[in-house]
Amino acid sequence: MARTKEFNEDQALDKAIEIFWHKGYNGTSAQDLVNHLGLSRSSLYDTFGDKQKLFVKSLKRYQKQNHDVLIELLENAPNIKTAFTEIFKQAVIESLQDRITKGCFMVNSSVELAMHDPEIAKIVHDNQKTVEDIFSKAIKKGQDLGQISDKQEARSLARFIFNNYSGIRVLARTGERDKQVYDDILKSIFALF
Amino acid sequence: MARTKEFNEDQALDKAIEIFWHKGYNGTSAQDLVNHLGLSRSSLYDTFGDKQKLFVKSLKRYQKQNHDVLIELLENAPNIKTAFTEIFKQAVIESLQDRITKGCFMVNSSVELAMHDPEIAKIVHDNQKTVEDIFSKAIKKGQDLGQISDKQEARSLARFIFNNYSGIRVLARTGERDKQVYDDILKSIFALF
DNA sequence: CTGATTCAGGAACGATTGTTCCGTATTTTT
DNA sequence: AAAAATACGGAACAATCGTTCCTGAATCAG
Repeated sequence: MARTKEFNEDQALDKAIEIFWHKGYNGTSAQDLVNHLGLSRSSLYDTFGDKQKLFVKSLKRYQKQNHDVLIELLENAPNIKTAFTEIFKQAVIESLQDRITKGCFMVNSSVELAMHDPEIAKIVHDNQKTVEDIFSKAIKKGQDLGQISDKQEARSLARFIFNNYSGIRVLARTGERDKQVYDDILKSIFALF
Repeated sequence: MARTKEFNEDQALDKAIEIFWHKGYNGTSAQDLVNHLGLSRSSLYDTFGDKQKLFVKSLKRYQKQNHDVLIELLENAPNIKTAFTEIFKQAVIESLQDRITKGCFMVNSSVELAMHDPEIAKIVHDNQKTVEDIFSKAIKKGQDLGQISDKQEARSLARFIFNNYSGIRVLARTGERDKQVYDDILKSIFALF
């Protein structure tokens, strides 16, 4: 019927994730989006509706990407405890090498928007529930295999792990570059495991 | 020389803390400040300079208030471990009863601004260092008194505690109202202690 | 090729942003 | 009492905000 889109919608979304992740929702202007996504205002609004809708779509995409990675890592791991340490080590590496410290897009959005935007609040809560379930399932398996201490309930441990993951991402967002600080935290976390 | 101020500057700052804490920096408009502080635009700008200066002053005041509470609680405590559990229990109580979930003003500001405003970044870093020192000193004392396990170094534990404190405040900010979630996390934290 | 359709670019919108300025009221010092 | 100084309230500022709309180019079906 008509001409085809000159841009890939998913690629544009990934660009949107980048800029929202870096600058936050309120800190990102429509002009920032135009510049960073490399498409015109009209295309942007025609395709995604408005800024809030674009943000929601970006956050959901980010969420899915992260869940897939977590599931992949934990389900195929021969040793669950090792897999968890790898997940954290990876987060530390990212935190240290990130020239522009972005932290975690989900954590950032929780803090900035969850209490002011019900739709974001729902995403954040879904995320907590889902990650908690992924962790919990893996920990249970690890406990059955004798790889993880079963002194603590699996769900309790899962929530604890999630909490420390949030904390580390906040630390990264503050620009902490001292590896020793992260390692100290990890040492304590896995002493319990 | 001239007429006296009709408002108390510290009281105004406390009001500023409230609104910035609730809405964040970018989310709070000049009009919000006028409404909430209850003083005119001119008085506001004459007294505090501009929005950023007011924010910095608010955050510094909040920081000092919190440090004072921590020091007070930890230095006079007969049992250090008990004191830490009380600090966390208090944070949980605040998180649960806060009708408008504000989280922690320092954590919120870290996430929103630390990487975009060097002055805020400095405050956030000072805060980390100071709280870490307060915690570390208390833990060392607790270890000497045999109240806290000395399997882990004091500073390492301090960083771990700080990390979990951040995490819990993020959780509060998301609006989590299930006490069990917080209790699960606390149970794991103090299993290590 | 023609006509229908949808694209991209950018001008333009009203609303809101943070900030400044001015006139008036009020208080203290001389 | 007069004068100097400052707080106050609100109008007004330019800039930027998110969003809409208009124009012309591009691409498809017939």
